[in-house]
This record gives sequence, structure tokens and C-alpha cells, in this order.
Amino acid sequence: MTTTQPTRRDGEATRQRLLRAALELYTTVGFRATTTPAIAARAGVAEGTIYRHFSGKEHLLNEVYRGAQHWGTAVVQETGGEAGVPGRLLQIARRLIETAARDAAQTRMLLRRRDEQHLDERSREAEREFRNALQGVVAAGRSGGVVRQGPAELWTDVWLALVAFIAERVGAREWPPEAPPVSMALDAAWDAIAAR
Amino acid sequence: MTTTQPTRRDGEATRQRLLRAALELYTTVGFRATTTPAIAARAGVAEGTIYRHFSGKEHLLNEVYRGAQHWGTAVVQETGGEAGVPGRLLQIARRLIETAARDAAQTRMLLRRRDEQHLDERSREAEREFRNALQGVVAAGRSGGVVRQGPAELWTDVWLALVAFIAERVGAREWPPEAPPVSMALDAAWDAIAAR
Amino acid sequence: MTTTQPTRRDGEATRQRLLRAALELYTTVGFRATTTPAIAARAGVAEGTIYRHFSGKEHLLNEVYRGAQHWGTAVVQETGGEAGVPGRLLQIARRLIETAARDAAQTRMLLRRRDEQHLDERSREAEREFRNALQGVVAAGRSGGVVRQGPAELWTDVWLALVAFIAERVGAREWPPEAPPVSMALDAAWDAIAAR
Amino acid sequence: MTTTQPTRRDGEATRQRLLRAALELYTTVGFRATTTPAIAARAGVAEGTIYRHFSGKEHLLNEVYRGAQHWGTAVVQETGGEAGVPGRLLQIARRLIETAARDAAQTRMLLRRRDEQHLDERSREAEREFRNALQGVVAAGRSGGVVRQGPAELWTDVWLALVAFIAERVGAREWPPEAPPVSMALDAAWDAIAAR
DNA sequence: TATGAATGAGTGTTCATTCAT
DNA sequence: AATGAATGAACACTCATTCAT
Repeated sequence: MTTTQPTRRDGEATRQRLLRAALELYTTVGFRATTTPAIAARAGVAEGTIYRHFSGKEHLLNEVYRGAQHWGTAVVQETGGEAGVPGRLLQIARRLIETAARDAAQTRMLLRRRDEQHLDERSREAEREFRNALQGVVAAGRSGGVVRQGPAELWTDVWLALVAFIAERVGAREWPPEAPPVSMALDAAWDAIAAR
Repeated sequence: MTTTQPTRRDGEATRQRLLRAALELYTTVGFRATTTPAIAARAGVAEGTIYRHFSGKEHLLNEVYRGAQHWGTAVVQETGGEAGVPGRLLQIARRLIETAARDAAQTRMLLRRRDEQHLDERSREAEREFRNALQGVVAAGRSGGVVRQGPAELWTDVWLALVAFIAERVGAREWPPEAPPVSMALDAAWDAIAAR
Repeated sequence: MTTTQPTRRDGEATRQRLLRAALELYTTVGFRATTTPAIAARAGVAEGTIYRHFSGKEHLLNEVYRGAQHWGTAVVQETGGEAGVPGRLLQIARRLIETAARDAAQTRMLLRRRDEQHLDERSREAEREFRNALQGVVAAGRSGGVVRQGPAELWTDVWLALVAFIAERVGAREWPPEAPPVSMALDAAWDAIAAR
Repeated sequence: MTTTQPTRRDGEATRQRLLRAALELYTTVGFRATTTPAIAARAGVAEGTIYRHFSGKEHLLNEVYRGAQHWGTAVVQETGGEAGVPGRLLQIARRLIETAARDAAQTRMLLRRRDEQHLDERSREAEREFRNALQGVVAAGRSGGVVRQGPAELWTDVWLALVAFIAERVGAREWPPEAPPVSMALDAAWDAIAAR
């Protein structure tokens, strides 16, 4: 038996539970409707405990948001290898969609476009990193002539809008992650930005 | 006598001002953050006056939402004529985008996908009407072989996701309605659903 | 029967009750310990009602404070006539002490030196007006040679410190307003600042 | 062996730091506004540590208060010698004012008249001791005919009210301890209670 | 029809105190 | 003796809704 650290009352677990509770609430009802009583109840702690780990509701939102953006950035960075740009985008989309099937909240948090007024500078920076990582892939496609002419930023956003749409459906359990509409919509996403 | 009833202190104007104020607030800050004090202040009436015209905040939201959906349905129905399906979709998109340039709120309200928990059955019905009207166009394209194989519903949603993306940019004044990115993205929207 | 105004629900009465409740609490337990539930309970209204009349606890404090300072200024201005400076100061002190006997809160609020961090600029200005009015009397005494040499401001503060001490005792019902200690202490207050 | 006990991890230092931190906070922001997080932070210990040394916030306040009163009593007792009553009072006042210049908190705590609701019986007793010690000096003056007729208690309070006023100014660094207003006000304090 | 004072449930946050370590 | 995570009651304040005018 490898005991898990001499335990020291472990406030880290509480922190994680709070982050998870907030993530789930934010992505289902939005920031305003996510109340501190609800977060605490879902995390199974007292309301005051939130403030031992975060300076406030907004701080908690930002931590959660940042986590999702970092994860998204990692997803982009981990793909690649021998695949060409279309294949790499497909890998990324598949990873996001698979995750959405298991954990709708995380993907939703990554792709959502809401409550931006409550995000701080570091969060926006994390978002930019994710976008830039993805845009790097698209720009490579543009250079290679497989992506349409025009700003890579535009095609990144177009492609992402469609992937977000698919992930939302999968996250909502309307589509299984391997169902035909997913593949069809992924084809459409590529065709939207592919050079003709 | 065709005059609008003379004696009635014409609360209709008040009603319209409330609808407009609510529309603008909903589309910028969301349902929860749209408070009755804010609606009343923006409409220039007392808070209690809201309840002369609507049974509550939720009722007001639904009226506003329904108005936008009906307008969207009308936009779809008014297009057509001799144009083929691609041309007709383009007409529709252009109408929505032009409106977004002049009045971001209306288009945003039509295309937004949020706060659905607060919508009543009639509102959902109005939304379905709009979707169906548009889907009729797309389905015609499918029958005509110009739209991809697969469910018309799917291609309607895909196309709409991209038009919503464009309208949002235009409504936020990031793109003028006639700027190149608009046309490019509209092309992409069509290519996403066009038969190859 | 002279009816008191067509009544129009009269929110002014509520405002006055809130001011009075706050005055009494502030002068007995201090600003921090004066809670909004306590103010509302003492005024016989709901807690939310406070915010219909004042922007917050701090605003309410300032209104109350200003009221006391204005009253103090009026007391100084209403005295005078044929009496010399010593007589005039005595008149002022007597008015303050009589009021303290009937209404300890008002005099306490006028003379208290606490919670200054919560006072706004207008309140400080009102305080300065009171001090200046009183200082005018003391300065006249200095010019007339009946008050000690040295800054009139200093002798104003010294005199006021002792009057505050007396008013506090009277307000606390430890001394009746006409009891010997009051007169003796008033003599002492004058002797403290009188030219020898 | 005169060494301070060697093994004990000397929590006495912690206790002193807590007393000092509390003293400084109480005298600047008051009892209610002095929070346990603030006390702990200023003392450089964890919040829970407070409860190793004191049963609660109120206990801590009382210890601090008692310390100040005992110090005040000692100041009174250490003066005297060949000086007459006026000289002795002046010595006392000077000691208090000098201390205020170096350590505003201690003198403020001795002379403050606030938060009495939180003081326990022993604290009130300590306060009475200080007052009595001082009153002994004043009573001696009365017997000797140099202090006014009337209760010694009254003249003690009058004199102390003015010394508190001076000490406050000095503690607030508005007056240097040797500046002319200090001497003038000290003269006034004596004249207030001196037999004519 | 319109008002706006009043309400009370609910919000985010603070803090004195406890307790396992 | 010391820590600091956890608690829950209390706080200042907001807001959707009601109702007398």
C-alpha cells in the first residue's frame, strides 16, 4: 500500500471539488445564474469555504476558464506528427468531441463565447494562446495551399464555430461521438475552409 | 374612422419602449443580468409599469424573443422569387447581416442560443417556425442536388452557425457589412453545405 | 380638521424614521456595530426599504451626521443678542445640554469624534461650518480680551471637549441638566479658556 | 539560575505580539473593525493561534485594555516626590504625552472612552484603579486648597478630558510633544480645575 | 395607465471560532 | 504551541414583484 501523502487535511481536494462544481454550473446555467450557495452545495462544502480557496466568484470563474484554455492548447500541441494539416485538424476536432462525450463541461468551457466581461487579463491571454496554437495549424494549411486564401484567423474562427456546434450536440447527448452527423459536420467544417 | 383609438392614453408606445429596452439589454448582458430596474430606466418608465404590460420579466423576454423569431421567419418568406437556392440563402444572409449592422440586437436575439430555460412553449414554437422556414429552403436545395446529402436539418444548423458568427462580428462593428471577410465567410458557409 | 396633505403614501415619514433609528444606533453602538437589520427593525420597515431612501449605510450615516452639524450651527447662530462672549458661550452650552437631556443622540452626534473615515466631503464641510461658527464666538472673545491669548481654534476645541464631556453625562442621565456638577463644569470650561 | 526558562518554545513572545497587534488595531479602527484575520496577520501568526493564548477576541481586548490601565496607574504612582499637586499633575500629563508621541496606541487605550460594552469586570476594576490613583492626587489638591471646591471625581474627569484631547493631538502627530499648544492646553487644564 | 414605496427572498462576502493535524 | 482548512451565522446590498394611490 502506497499511502497517498501523510494527508495533512488536504485542502487541495476541496479546491478541486470547487473548481469542478463551478465548471459544471457555469457551463450549464451561465456565470450570473451560478450562485455561491449552488457551487458550495455541489462541492459538498460550506459557502464560506469558497473564499478560503478563491478570492471570489469571479476568481473561481477565471481559474476554471484558464484550465479549459490550457487544456485546449495542450490538445492542439499534442497533435501532429506525420499527418497533414487536414488530418491534424481532424485529430484535434476528434479529441475535443471525444472529451465532450465524456465531459461536456470542459469542452463547453473551452469553446464558449460568453461572460467575457468577467474574464481577467490572464484568462484572455490563455484564450489567445489556444486560438494562436490552432491558428498556427490553419496558417500552415494556408501556406501549403490546402486552406482557402484569406486571413488564417478568419478560417480558424469559422472552423471553430462548426466544431463548437458539433461538440455542443455531442455534449448534450444529442449525437453519439461516432454517429454519422458528427463525421458529416466535420467534413463540412473542413470544406468551409478548404481551398477549392 | 381609421384613426387609432383616440381616448386611450396609448400605452402601446410604452409597451414598445419596454420591448425595445428589454431586447437591447438581453442581447448585451443576458437574461439574468437584465434587471427590471434597468429595463424600466432604459424605457423611461417606472418599475411598476412593466407589470401593466407583462406578467413578469420572463413574459417580457418571451415576447421579445418571439418578435425576433417572427421577424426571422418573415425574412425567409420574403426572399425567393426567381433566385435559385444558393441565391436565396445569400439573400437571407444578407438581410440578416444588414440588419445586424443597423440593429445588432434584433439579429442577435434571432440567432442566439442561450437562456432557453426561460422560453415558453409558444416561443419554442416560433423558433421552430423560423428554423423550418429556413430548412425548407435548404431541403429544396437538397432535392435539387445543390446541397450535400444528409439531413436538411443538419445543413440548416451548420449554415446558420456560420451566419450567426458573421452577424455577430458585424453587429459588434468588427466588420462593416460589406467588408471582404463577410463575403468570404458567406462563401464558406455555402461551401460547408454545398454538394461537391 | 386640517387634513395633513392628501397623503400620497408619504415616503418622507419612512425616511425620517430611518434617520432617527440610525441616529440612535450610531450614537450608542457606533457605525460598525450599527447593522442594517437593526436599523430596519428599529424603524419598523423591511431591510430593503433602507435602499429606497439611501444609497447605503454610509450615505445614511452622512445624512444623520450632517443633520446634527447643521443643527449645531443653527444653535450657535441663534444665540447672541446683547450677551457678551462668556454669556453667549454659556447660552450655547446650555442649549446643547438641554437637548442632551431630552435627546441624547442628537448632541452626541454633534460632538462625537469617531468613525471619521466614513464621512464624506459634504459632512466634513458641515462639521467645519459648526466649528467655524463656534470659533467665531471664541475669536470675538479673544479680540475683546476675555479669552486667553493663543489660537482661537485651540480654545474652541478645549471648550468643546469639556462641553462634550458634560453633555455626555447629561445624555447618559448621570446628571440632570440643572444639577450642580453641570454648572461647576461649565464654569471650569470657561475658566479653561478665559484670560486671567 | 537567572536564565529565562530554556525548554519552553516561548509562546510568550507570540502572546506579546498578539497583544501589541491588537492594541494597535483597536486604537486605530475600533473594536468591531479589528478582525481576527487582521490581528493574526499583523502579529505574523496563524489565525488559530490567537485561541492558544486568549479565549477570544473579547478576552484579548480586555487584556490589552487592562495593560494600558495598569500602565496608567503606574505612571500616577511613580510621580510625586517633592512636587506639589499642580507639579505632580503636570508630571503625569507630561509622561502621558511623551508616551503618546512615541506610542500613540498605549495612551489612546488608556484614555479612550469606547467599546465599554466589551469590557469585563476586571477591566473596569483596572480602570477604576487608575481613576482612583489620579483622583487621589486631585483630592490632595482639593484638601490643600489649590483645587476648586466640589467633588474631586469631577475635577479628575475634567482634567483628564483635556489631557486626553492633548494626547490625541500629539499621538496623531498634529502637535509635537513640546510644541506651544501643548503647554498652553496644559495650562488650561490646570486652570479648569484650579481654585480661583 | 402609470407610479414608486415597500417588501422579503436571495446574493456575494466576511469573520469569529473550532478542530484535525 | 502552532497551523490553517472548514464552518455557519451574520452582513450589506439587489431585485422581481405587489399594491395603494
